[in-house]
Amino acid sequence: MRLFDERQLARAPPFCRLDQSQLRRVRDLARLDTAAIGTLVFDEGQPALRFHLILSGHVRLVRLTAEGEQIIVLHVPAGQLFGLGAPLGRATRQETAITADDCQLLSWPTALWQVFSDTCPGFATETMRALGARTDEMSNRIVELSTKLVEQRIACALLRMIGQSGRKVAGGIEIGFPISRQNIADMTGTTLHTVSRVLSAWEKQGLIISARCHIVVTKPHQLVMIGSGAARPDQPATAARRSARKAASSSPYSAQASITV
Amino acid sequence: MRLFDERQLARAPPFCRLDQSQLRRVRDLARLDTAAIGTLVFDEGQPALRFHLILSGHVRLVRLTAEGEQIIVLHVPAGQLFGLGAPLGRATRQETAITADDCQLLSWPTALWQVFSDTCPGFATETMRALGARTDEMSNRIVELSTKLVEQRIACALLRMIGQSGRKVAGGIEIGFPISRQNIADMTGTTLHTVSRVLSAWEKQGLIISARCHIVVTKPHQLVMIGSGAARPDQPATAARRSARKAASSSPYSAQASITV
DNA sequence: GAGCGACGTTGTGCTTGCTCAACCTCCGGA
DNA sequence: TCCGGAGGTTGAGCAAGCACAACGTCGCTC
Repeated sequence: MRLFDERQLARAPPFCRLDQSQLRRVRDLARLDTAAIGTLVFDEGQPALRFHLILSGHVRLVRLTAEGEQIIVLHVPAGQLFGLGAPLGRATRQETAITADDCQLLSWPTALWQVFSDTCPGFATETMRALGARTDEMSNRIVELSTKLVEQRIACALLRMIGQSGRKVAGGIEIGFPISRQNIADMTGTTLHTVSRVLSAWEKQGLIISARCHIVVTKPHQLVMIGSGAARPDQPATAARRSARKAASSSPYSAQASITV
Repeated sequence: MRLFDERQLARAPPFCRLDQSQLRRVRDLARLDTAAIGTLVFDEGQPALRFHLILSGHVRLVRLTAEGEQIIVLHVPAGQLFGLGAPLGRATRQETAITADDCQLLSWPTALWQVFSDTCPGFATETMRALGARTDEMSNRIVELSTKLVEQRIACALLRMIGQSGRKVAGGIEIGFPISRQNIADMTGTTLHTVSRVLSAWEKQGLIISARCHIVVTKPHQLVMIGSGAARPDQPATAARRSARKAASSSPYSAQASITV
C-alpha cells in the first residue's frame, strides 16, 4: 500500500521530476487519507494548515453564499494539488473542498510548501503552472457567465469535465465522476430544472446518454458547436441575436497607439 | 525622472523589501513606458515576452469573445505586476491589457522573473500573494455572476473598484480612474442600458454622484446592503425571493464524515 | 418489502433584464 | 461656430429561463 502510493506520487506533475529517495522523503512526510464520496476535506473559513494532493478520485471546490446557495468553482482531478491558500498568502480557507467520488488524498503541513519549493526540482514551476491553468479556467468561466446563454454554458461545462476527467467508454466519453443535475446547475449558475430540460432535449437528439449521476457524451463536436453559440439546426435565429448584441454597442477600444514589444 | 521611478519602485509590494543597490539594479533592467489612456499594452494571442509593473495609473485586463463582446476580467492598480503569463507556464497572452488612464509602466523580459524570484527577497512571495488575491477576486466574480441579480452585481463592482482604487473626495469616495457605463456593463455581464438605468436610480436616491466617466460613491454602506441582497426599502419582497430559491433546492452536501485536521 | 430520501422530469405562469429605438448632452477639432 | 462622435438616458415590447408545483424513479435502510 505504501509502495503503491509512492509510485502514484511519481505520476503527479508536481513530483514527477523527483528521484527515488526524494519521493520517499516526500511520501514519508505526507498523511494519507481515504475519503468516501461526499467527504468534507476542509471548509470555508477554517485555518489553512495543510495542502493536499489527489492520488485518485476528484475533489470539488465549492463556495457557499450567505443565502445558502452553492457554487462549484472548480473540479480538481487526480494528480493535482489543491488547498494552496497558505502559500498564496491566505490564513484561512476561502472555499470548501468536498470529494466528488471516493478519493485517496495526501496532505502536508503548509510549512513544507516552502521546503518542497526550495528542494524539489519542478515543484514550484508545476505549482505555478497549475495555478495558471486554474486562473485560465476561472477566467473562461467569467466570460461564459457574462456572455453565454444557459444552454451554451451547460455545453461548456460538460466539455470542460470530459476534457479534464473524461473516460472513454463504448459510444462516447463519460464524465469520470458522479455528477447530478444539481451539480451542473451549481457550476453554470442556473437551476436544476433548467439543466434537466436541456439534458433531456440533448438525450432525445442523441448528443448524450445519461443515467442517474452519470453522463456519456456521444457527440462532443456537436456540444462544441452549441457551446460556441453556432446556430442550431432547429432554430437558427434565436441564439444569434444575443451574439450580435454587444458587438455593435462596444467599440473594442479606441484605436490608439500601442506599446511595441 | 530616473530617481523618481526608483523611489516609486520601492513602494511596489514586490520590491519593497529590496535595498538601495538591488532597487537600482532592478530599475536599470527595466524599460519605462509612458502610455496615454486607451493604449494597448499587449493583446490576446501575442507571445508573452515581458512582464509589467504599474508605477502609476490603472490597467484593464480584457477578454474578447468570438462575437466581439468585451469582458473586463480585472483592473490592476498602481504598484502591482501584471502580464505574468510566462511564469505561469503560458507562452502567449491570454488576455488583452489596455491602460484605463494615463500610466507609467515598467517592464522586464520574462527571463528575469526567475532571476528576481531567486535573488530578490519577498519578490516570489509577493507575486504569489498577488496571484492569490486575483484568484480570490475572480472566484468572487464567479459567485456573483452565478447567483446575484444585475443590480447587486453592479453594486459589488462599484465597491470593488472603490476598495482597490478609491480616492477620497468631498462627499464620498471616487473611483480613481475614468469608467464608463459600458465599462461597468463589461464587468458585470449586462448591457450599457441596464447599467444606466440602475445608476440613474441610485443617483436619484443619493447613493452616488456621477458625471461622464466619473463616479463618486456617497453612501458605500447602502451599496453594500444592495450588493449583498439585503431588502431594499422601496420593494422589500422582490430580491428576497431569488435568494430563497436555491437555499431550498440544494442540500449543501450530504453530511458525511469530514477529515479531521 | 415498505418506506424514505435523493435524484430527475415536466407543465404553467411570470419576472428580470435584454433588444430595439429614439433622443439628449458633452467635448474636441476643423 | 458648427459638426461629429462618444457617452448617457429613457421608453416599449418581448423572451429566456426562473419559481412553483406535482409527479415519477431509483436505491438504500430498516
